[in-house]
Amino acid sequence: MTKRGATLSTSDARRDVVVDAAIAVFARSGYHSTPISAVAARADISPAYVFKLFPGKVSLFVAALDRCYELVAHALSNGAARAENTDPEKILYEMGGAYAELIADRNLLMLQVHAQSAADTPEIADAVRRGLAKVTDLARDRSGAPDDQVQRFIAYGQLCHLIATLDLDERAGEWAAVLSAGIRHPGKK
Amino acid sequence: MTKRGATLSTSDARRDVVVDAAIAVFARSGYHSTPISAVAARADISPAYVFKLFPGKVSLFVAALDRCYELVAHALSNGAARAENTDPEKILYEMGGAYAELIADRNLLMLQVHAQSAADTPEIADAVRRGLAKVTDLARDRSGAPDDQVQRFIAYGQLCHLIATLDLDERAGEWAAVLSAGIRHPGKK
DNA sequence: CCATCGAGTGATTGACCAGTCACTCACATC
DNA sequence: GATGTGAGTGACTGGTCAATCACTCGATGG
Repeated sequence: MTKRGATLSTSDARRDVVVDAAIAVFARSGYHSTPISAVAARADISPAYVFKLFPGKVSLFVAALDRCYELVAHALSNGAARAENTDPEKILYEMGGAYAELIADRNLLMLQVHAQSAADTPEIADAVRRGLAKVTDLARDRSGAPDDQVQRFIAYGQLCHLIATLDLDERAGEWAAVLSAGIRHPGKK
Repeated sequence: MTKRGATLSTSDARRDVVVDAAIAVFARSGYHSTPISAVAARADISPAYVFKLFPGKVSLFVAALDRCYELVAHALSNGAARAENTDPEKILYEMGGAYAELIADRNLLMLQVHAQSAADTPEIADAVRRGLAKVTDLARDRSGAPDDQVQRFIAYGQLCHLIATLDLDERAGEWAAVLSAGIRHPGKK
């Protein structure tokens, strides 16, 4: 039964809302331990209707992931545009800064971590490769940097994910400082 | 009922066997989507007995993770010993080579990836930090390299995990080559 | 030969969850 | 004001899984 007094919307608009909810919820608890009902609750929707909007759990996760990489690519593009000169190193630096800003709320970052772990599901692995290809190509083409610098850029991105996942930047200890040094991580949440 | 003709072993020996099984099985399907029964089957044990050996699923996973980092630390140590001279860069290089050999079967690598994703469980996050601390300290102390080189060492380790998870080294495409270039990844399986 | 203790299991329980289906309700148009 | 269509839901199902418990069996020592 439709909630009394609720105004109906189009299913396309609803789909967008659900994808946003999915990003937030999957980011917190990962793919396998997040029930569809949690996404539904966040989107203020019944669990059953989620299955009307998406054919299954996997495709919802993939939709969230696609949106995630789209946002990342957009941020990197903005970062590149922000650099004044054409020094590749400088452009990559600006891209890194833009990325750090984007993932300030950690949702997009954690979603990528969870996706990597769930990559034994082929659709998810494909989505990650698709996203990573987009990001890598973007970093290379817009910066004009040589391949090894682009590789380094991605590697330090991965390190950044590790630091954020484990909250290393808020933790005491020589070793944690070694890993976090100079990484432009955002303040938590 | 105990299997007819089976010789009993001590529970400590069994625990070791179960941890080995746990590494293999958790590495394939991750923490949340691996049932205890799968570990039990691999160890040729009843699911019920696993709970006699470990208080719960989490502590079994943590035991597997502890063992994983122990093996990694051991390999790195061997690698460091293998270097003839005392050039820090060269020592780190040997350590990387030793690591690449160790994770040839991908189990220890994937276990780390899954652990990072399951780090919202505090006991698991603690285990990962413990292991990473051990590895970082070892890399720094044994190589004598400056902090930024140690940081780079770990960052490229993370990149290596990403490449292996997504099978990038077997995939066509400019971008995949950019990320995989020069990484000493093992042959699959 | 009997008692004891640790190894190991079968059967069960209680919770949770992906996915389905028949249904109701709001809205637009004629 | 009848009617068709798409938004949205409640109730259910079949399956899975962590955890528990009462039990059996084998070995060891007196």
